[in-house]
Amino acid sequence: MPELPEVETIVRGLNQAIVGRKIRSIDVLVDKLFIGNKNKILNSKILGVERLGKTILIYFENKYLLQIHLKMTGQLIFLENKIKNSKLETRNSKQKPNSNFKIKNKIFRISDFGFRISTQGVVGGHPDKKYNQPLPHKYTHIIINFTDGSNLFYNDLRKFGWMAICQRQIEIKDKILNIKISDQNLKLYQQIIGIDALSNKLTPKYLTDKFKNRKITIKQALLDQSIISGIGNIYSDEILFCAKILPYKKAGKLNESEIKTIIKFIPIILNKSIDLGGTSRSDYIKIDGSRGDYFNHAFVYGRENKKCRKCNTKIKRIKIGQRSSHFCPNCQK
DNA sequence: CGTTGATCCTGGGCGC
DNA sequence: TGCGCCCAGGATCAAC
Repeated sequence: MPELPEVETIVRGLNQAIVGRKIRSIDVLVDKLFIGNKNKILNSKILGVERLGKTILIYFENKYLLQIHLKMTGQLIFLENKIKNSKLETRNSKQKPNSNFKIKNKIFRISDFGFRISTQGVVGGHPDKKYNQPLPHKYTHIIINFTDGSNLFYNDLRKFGWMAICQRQIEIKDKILNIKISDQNLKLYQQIIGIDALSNKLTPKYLTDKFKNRKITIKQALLDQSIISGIGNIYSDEILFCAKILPYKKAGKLNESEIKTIIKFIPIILNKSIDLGGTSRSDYIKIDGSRGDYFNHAFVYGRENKKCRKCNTKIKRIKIGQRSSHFCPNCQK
């Protein structure tokens, strides 16, 4: 679901919300989504939260870290201890603190969470019915319980996302991240991650080199996280629109000027979206439940058959690889 | 090695 | 309120 601006928005929210806290316990309701030994990070102070491409890294004082990838439909929702918030308490007053409820065969007591938390109590909640219900709910797969009674809920409709406990001594070179997952007999878990889309190391020379002789389209190249990390389906369309380049043009055939233009617009588009809190279309919301506003400003993404904001031509949508690609057939060459 | 397509999941929406 | 199909902010993995 989230691309760099959405992940960055979440990371900023987490830095506000969870730094300095300690985790008391973690409820893993769907085993396959949690890799490693969760006990490693219990009762250790959270030092900070970072982003690498679309991956979230939560650092702990004891040298371990929690890596999170939200994939398509992952959500992180942070909620303070409800006891402190009388409005939420009142809103859910129908539920008695001692009553039980069941999520995926696991029994919880209302009192485990003070009261069950309604997302309606959080900045308007989610417009989609399936999410607009008390937490934890059907799509909650992991619950992180902090020592002070606050909770971080991981929801994921499609269950593509994951969390992993990692050792701290990760070597972060320019583009390669070697992570040892402590739990699986130090099995080497290697992720190849390209230069971050907002890094100043992203230069025309680097891209020219990466695109050389490649037969894939520029759309696919922008989606390749081993070249640039952080760009996904929305922003690749938006960047190519601004750069006036057709998405199906071969990456290897771009000239120097086109590559420079792409590099120029990457931070412009991504930072604009970060300023707007990202793109909330169906699933993504911020950690307080509120929505990002970039979609209302999109040039082409999700605007098939609508008029181009610059020339009024109908926006087209085609398939490239297995992804939808939106573009203006007049503006983009 | 580079490229393509199937695959992990669940739900919404559309046509019939 | 059925069935079949396509669609969805992602990214592996097998097969050519």
